[in-house]
Amino acid sequence: MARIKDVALKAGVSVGTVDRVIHDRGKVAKDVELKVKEAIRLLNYQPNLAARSLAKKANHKIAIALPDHKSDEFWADQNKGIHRALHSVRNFGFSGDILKFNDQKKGDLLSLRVSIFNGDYEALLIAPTIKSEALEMMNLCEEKGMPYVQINSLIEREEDQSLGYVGQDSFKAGSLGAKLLDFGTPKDAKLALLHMEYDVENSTHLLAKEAGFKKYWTDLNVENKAVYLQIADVEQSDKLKSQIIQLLEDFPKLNGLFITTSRVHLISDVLMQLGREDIALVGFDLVQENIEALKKYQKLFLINQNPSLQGYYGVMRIFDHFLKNKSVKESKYLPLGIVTLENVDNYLYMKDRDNI
Amino acid sequence: MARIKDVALKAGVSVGTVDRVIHDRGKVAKDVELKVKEAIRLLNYQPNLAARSLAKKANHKIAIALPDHKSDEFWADQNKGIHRALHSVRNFGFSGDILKFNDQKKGDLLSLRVSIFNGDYEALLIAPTIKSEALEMMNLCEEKGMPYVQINSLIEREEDQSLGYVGQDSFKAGSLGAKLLDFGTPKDAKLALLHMEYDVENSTHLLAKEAGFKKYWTDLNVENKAVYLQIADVEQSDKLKSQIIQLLEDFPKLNGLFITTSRVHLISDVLMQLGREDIALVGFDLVQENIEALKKYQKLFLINQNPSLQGYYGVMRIFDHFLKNKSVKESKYLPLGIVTLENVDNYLYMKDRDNI
DNA sequence: TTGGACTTTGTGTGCGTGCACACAAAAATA
DNA sequence: TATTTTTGTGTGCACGCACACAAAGTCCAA
Repeated sequence: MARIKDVALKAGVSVGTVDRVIHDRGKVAKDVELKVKEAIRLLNYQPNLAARSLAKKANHKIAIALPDHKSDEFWADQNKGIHRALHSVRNFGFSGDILKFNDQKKGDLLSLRVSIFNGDYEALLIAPTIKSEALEMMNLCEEKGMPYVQINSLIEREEDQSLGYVGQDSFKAGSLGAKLLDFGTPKDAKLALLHMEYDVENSTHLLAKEAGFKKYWTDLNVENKAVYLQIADVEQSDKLKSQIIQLLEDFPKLNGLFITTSRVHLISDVLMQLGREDIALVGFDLVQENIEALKKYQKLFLINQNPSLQGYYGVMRIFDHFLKNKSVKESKYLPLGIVTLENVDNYLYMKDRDNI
Repeated sequence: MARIKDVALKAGVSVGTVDRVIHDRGKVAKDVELKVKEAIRLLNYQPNLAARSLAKKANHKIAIALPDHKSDEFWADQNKGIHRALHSVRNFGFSGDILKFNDQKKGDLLSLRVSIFNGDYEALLIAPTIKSEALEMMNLCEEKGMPYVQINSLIEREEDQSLGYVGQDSFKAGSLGAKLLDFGTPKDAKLALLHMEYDVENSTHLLAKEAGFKKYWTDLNVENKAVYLQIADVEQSDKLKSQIIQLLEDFPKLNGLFITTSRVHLISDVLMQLGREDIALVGFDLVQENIEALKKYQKLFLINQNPSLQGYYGVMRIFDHFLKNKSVKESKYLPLGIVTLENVDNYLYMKDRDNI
């Protein structure tokens, strides 16, 4: 492994000069610079990250803005991934603080701006679930020259400081749900898509899932395959039940349900009560209730959005930016895992483990 | 972050003594040792891996025994994962050589013993596809005190030097295939399981998959659901075609096929020729031909065994063993990904990327 | 009381890099 | 020509740790 010293020897200069070339600090004669770069190429010099992180005593602090509730377990998993990542870059002089906000409460994300821009932090990892507030936050980052990574939901914008997006592709998740239900129901079956959430309009996720779901059928030139519903009062089980009964009455051929949130377990419970376990179900996220549902309801598939990896890779992008001087701007869409009783164990195992 | 120096100060000893306690080098008075350990606990001292790897100039060399053909692309992916891992531990004084063997040729794995035990290598990463020879190799490791990790296929044994197994759970993969076909076919449909491989007897994978497949049905108390076949001459397409035609004639209600290898694309081709795209297919591995097949054949699902992660985590176990002094013995079963046209892109993306 | 053998403890050096600083040479200005 | 400014280059230290080696302490027999 070539070291700076070797490069210096080969180029006939001192290590200080090589250092200046590597870090583009200027103050190097043009011809010398070329010589050094040639030596670097010839020796295939790669900086030793261990030595680099040891030498720069800098402690990069990262601010992480994460919702504190919603489907709690989902964000808990994000948390885990973030902590795992922070742990593994700890020795390289990185640390981070998770700043929680209530994404059902207007202005709560924005109120974090004071803490985030108080001068301690050098980068921001943000889950921009509230579009308008997140936008303003990112604008502030641009102003102050603070790099940021978006996780979990993507607000498209091309700016200098952006380090891209890490998360799921909700549109494809919708198509995937359609495919599964198509596969698991008779050709002439009717389907339904249910948004089980209060505020669908402001949830870009859910709308993208619906769009992807629709796209699947238009691509196949199938019309009127599904009905689209929103169910708001998810906590009131009797109300939910009567809505489902109504739905089944209205559409006798209904044989598959796509639930765009993690509440699919509520539906599987109702269907079991009604003795309608012939209906295929597809929902999202490996939350505890859904895992229980997998054990009880045969025709259930969950789509895993990999929350813990989102957090993990999000932090890693910031690490790469600062320590490897490698800045990625493109989106990273994590694999949409299809999970059912037979493979859920492996997913749960991975959720809780280190990278070994 | 507490350093050795801080621990030494707190315990009222020198850094040398702390070092001896940390590495259990002996030559420390009992009461002093306890004092130091208490200080470590109080300060929550964690060694700085960057500094550690810099200080020990040791270059740990890893031997990696990998088959050179079989479904080539499968091992190519393993290769990628191994290289990615080696790259990321490069700066910590780790390097490795991939030693290929022909697992269709008796004695070829064993012939690697000379290179592997020539004294250069400190650990072995092995894909024990040939049971008897791999066993002997691992016995040699035990004798010489060389730690080893098994990937891709597991030969159960409890020994000192073992650092466990990283790979798929073939039994569960079989159950998963059954579940998918159950979901995608009518209740009274007949299924078939096809081994498309010459030497099924010696392929522990395939047998485990078959067992898992069967288990699914016995758990549901369903009898005679499937027929079990081996197709040897997979390269002769006309012969294959006639076998499929025969199969469809023998079992008119046949509506789903489970192929235990990566050759499912051959079957989808035949079925398209026969105009029988109503038949559900489940096969293995994201090899190029299968990915093409996904685009053409609607009712096809692939089970991904994560070859590149197997290699990656395999190397990481060795890294953790030497640098973190953390030795894991338990098996790590990677998630069995269900892949179809709608989510294949994400899987392919991950296959080729770094961890950012 | 001294010397030797052994045990326990402390000190110093180097790993590869980043960065501050010293210094020399060249260029600009007085 | 003398002085200042700019540009280019080299040197030395620190980062936290492992490890070799030196030093100090302990014990006991002569």
